Amino acid sequence: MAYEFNRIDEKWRKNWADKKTFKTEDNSTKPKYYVLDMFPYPSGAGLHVGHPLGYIASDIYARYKRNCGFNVLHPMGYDAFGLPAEQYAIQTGTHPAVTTEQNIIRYKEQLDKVGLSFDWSRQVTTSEPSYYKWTQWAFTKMFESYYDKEENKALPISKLISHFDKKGSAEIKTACSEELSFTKDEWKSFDLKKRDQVLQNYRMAYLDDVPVNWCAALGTVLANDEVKDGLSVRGAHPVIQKTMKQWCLRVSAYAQRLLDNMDQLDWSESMKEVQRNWIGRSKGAQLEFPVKGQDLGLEVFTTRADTIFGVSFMVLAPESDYVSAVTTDEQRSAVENYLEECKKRSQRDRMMEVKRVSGVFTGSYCTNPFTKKEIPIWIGDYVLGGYGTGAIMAVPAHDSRDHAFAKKFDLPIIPVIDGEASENVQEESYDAKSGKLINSDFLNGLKVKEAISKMIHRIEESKMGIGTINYRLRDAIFSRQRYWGEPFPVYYKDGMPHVESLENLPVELPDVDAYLPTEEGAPPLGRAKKWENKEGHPYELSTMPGFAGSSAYYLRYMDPHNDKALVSKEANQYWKSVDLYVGGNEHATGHLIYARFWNKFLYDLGHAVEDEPFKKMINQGMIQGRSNFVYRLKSDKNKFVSLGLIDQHEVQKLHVDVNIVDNDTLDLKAFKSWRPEFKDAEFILEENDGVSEYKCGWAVEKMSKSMFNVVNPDTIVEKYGADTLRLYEMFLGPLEQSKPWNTNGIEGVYRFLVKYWAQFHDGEKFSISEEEPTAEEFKILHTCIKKISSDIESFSFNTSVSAFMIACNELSKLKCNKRGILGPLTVLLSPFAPHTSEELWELLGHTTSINYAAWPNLEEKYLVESSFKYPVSFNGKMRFLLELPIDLSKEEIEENVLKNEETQKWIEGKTIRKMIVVPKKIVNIVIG
RNA sequence: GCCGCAGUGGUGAAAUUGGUAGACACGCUAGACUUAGGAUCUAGUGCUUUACGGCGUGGGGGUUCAAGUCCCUCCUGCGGCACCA
Repeated sequence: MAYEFNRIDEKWRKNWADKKTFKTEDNSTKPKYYVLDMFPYPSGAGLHVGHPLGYIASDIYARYKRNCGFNVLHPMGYDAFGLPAEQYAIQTGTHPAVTTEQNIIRYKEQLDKVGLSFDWSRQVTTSEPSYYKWTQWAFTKMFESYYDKEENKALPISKLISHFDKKGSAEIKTACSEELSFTKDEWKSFDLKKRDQVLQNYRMAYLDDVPVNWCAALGTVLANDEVKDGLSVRGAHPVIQKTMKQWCLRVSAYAQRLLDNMDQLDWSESMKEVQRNWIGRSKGAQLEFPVKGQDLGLEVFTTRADTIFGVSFMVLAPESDYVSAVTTDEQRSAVENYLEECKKRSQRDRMMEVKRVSGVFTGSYCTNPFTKKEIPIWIGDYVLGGYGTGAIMAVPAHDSRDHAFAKKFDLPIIPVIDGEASENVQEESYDAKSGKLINSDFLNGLKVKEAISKMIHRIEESKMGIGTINYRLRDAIFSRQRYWGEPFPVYYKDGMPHVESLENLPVELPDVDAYLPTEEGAPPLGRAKKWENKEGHPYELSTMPGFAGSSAYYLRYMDPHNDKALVSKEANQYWKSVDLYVGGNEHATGHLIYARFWNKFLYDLGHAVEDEPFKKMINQGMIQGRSNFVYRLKSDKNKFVSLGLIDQHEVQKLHVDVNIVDNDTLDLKAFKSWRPEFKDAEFILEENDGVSEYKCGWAVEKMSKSMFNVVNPDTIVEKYGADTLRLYEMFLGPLEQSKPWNTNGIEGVYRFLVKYWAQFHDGEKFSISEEEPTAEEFKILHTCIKKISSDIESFSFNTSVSAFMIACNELSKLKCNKRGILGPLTVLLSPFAPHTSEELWELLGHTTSINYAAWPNLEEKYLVESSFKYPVSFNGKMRFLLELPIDLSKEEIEENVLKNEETQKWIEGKTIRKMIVVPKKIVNIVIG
């Protein structure tokens, strides 16, 4: 009598592949449901047990939805362009396509072993020309579009050009790099080159000189979300600021829509919050401070218009355009020195020494338009060039950064707000937005918020400036100086960029002799022979970044083999958008912003039917590794001390492969053969209950090859079967929570499955009773179905596994092996495991039902037939407050409750499911 | 600094609307069957107390007949943003 999971897994894996069980049809009268996993980057390390966590959850959900009568789209693919394959190519000379291909094969094998119900016929791979054709196509559309702020959507650039022909730049409201002003005659007089420059200012995909994050070690620029604390996210190499000509996407045009539409999204609050932070909307005013003795005004942005009477100096960013205009001759050399110094400090240095205050006086003054007082203009590197206008009005009394600057350079601090802790503004700034205005003329006595709106109103009235909104979100830099990415469908003619038309797409990635920059420092594509289009015009040398291919892949799954369009209207109309998106929350500021942007752009142009791509999202937590350590004597490199004894020695901690450690006990023999340098290792063991053993230390760390803590799903599947892995991963805890991988409980799940299997087998023989289940048995079943259904709907997979176990254990106690129970029970979670229902279906003559248990069918066959006559709902609770003698026993109270008139009125004709009697005579009755 | 989330046995964790806290599982203890047990089964297992009982959801306070759950406050941990004006 054995539970042969290997045989069962294999049989069904084959069956599903042969019969294409999970192939999804587009034309169905059933309602659609689209369940999507974030597709993986196929890395050389293969899948670890953390990957399947989300896949298993989405798979259970997809199966559940299918069984509820939905036509479910549940595809999988690969985000195949990326740095690791290219780094590997640089080292070994192997073409990244080759390694990627190998990795994909391995990933597919591993995914199959977990028994996931993907429709593999729809697989997309971002590095395949048939796929990146559409990534390139979208780019060409962006190149040929601009963002109209009036209509609040992207429009074809031809529209803008005809506007320029008629009216020049007058009356246009667009998202642009800078506000330009020209007449129609001027426009007509522009030569092609000039026109091109003008248009770049408006295109959704444009070429511009921009400050970029340059990573010398990787030889490429990086997007803001690819940099953390001044280091590259991949590889942790230093990143510096540098100005380069790059392709950019005008993501900022969509800032407000990205923010607004968030309210409709069923995403976790924290996820939305991260996006809100990233977009960083701040409302305020932009106004001009006239520069003394010049016909020039300093434009500043402030969210604290109320504090204008407290402005005591101005600060410009070192890279500000104003700098040269306001620097006086006396100050010129000091300013130049300072600018030089700023350039040397990298982004990272600036971040490391946040507290360091530096700056220089320009020599000029401007006039505060309200106080009419003269205030000095300074330069300071705490003001950022890229945000707002690159210039600020400093209010040291109520802004801690301005305060620090004022202290350092001994500038006046003028309090204008009287708040709770504002007495001490000379020593410490009072930043809070509460209190009342003082020293502020017409604002005196107003609360801060009132003062802000009154001031903005006044500024607009007097035409000094306007109320405006700034976003932290910047345009995405879209060029990478790398090989393994989508080539741009861009060629240069007379030095001007043009995009290829659809019939010339895809522009295929050329072969190169090495994956490094050229000797002249051009990107690797510079090495390609004949890297030019049909007319002999040279192609763009950089490639697209990682997020390009992942920005519209969910649309492609709807219609993956279409070579006329990214997705056909019909397919898109049917599948619309993703109903459930499952993936890690680390993509909050990258992929999920870009994909939303990309989708909105396609929506504006009518290429996508829905504005938002991902309706609902669930973020599975990370599964961390549990690393093990051995302790080597510092004095003797061959001796290892058990954890309990390390206090007595000088030791060095070393990672040890978790696969040769069981329950923190080291397998000594395996350790010696693990690595050649340990073959003669000696051990100082500790004594535990009469057993001498080597205990290892442990720590929770990220799962990674270098820490030897990677657990592979395959090994679990081989040892326990796919069902155990799946149930166990779900049982581990709440899906959204990060948790360390530990196998301590896996035996419990395995034991459960063995027991469950045995319940329906007599020895080797499948054994099932045709008897009608009893009321009690049905009650167990229906309670379980109810609980599991609602748990799956709310993504509480851990409790749903528990409910499953409870039901099975209860039925097993009743020795129930009736067929009326088995079918539904198997279906509930039925991960990989038709192991019992398989034979069940054969016995019942349902062998054609490969998707072995459609929920509605079961409902008809088993549930409706036997009917829900046993209450499963726990709703309808009532509360009573009764006055009863104090010393009654529980039974007596219950009796009194039932006799009570009020109570009787309520429970008349209903079944009492549960009665709770607690001290002080409060009863809680649950009726069915 | 700002924002978000969390804190429950030895462990992973349950607990619809406030209603018997600790389901389920691991571990542990005892017993059964066993040559053996790292197999299987049975019973027990929050802390404390010989017992009756008392105490228990990070600390303190509050609302309530009733608080893990609601309110105030403090502490700790995790995540995000960060010279963004």
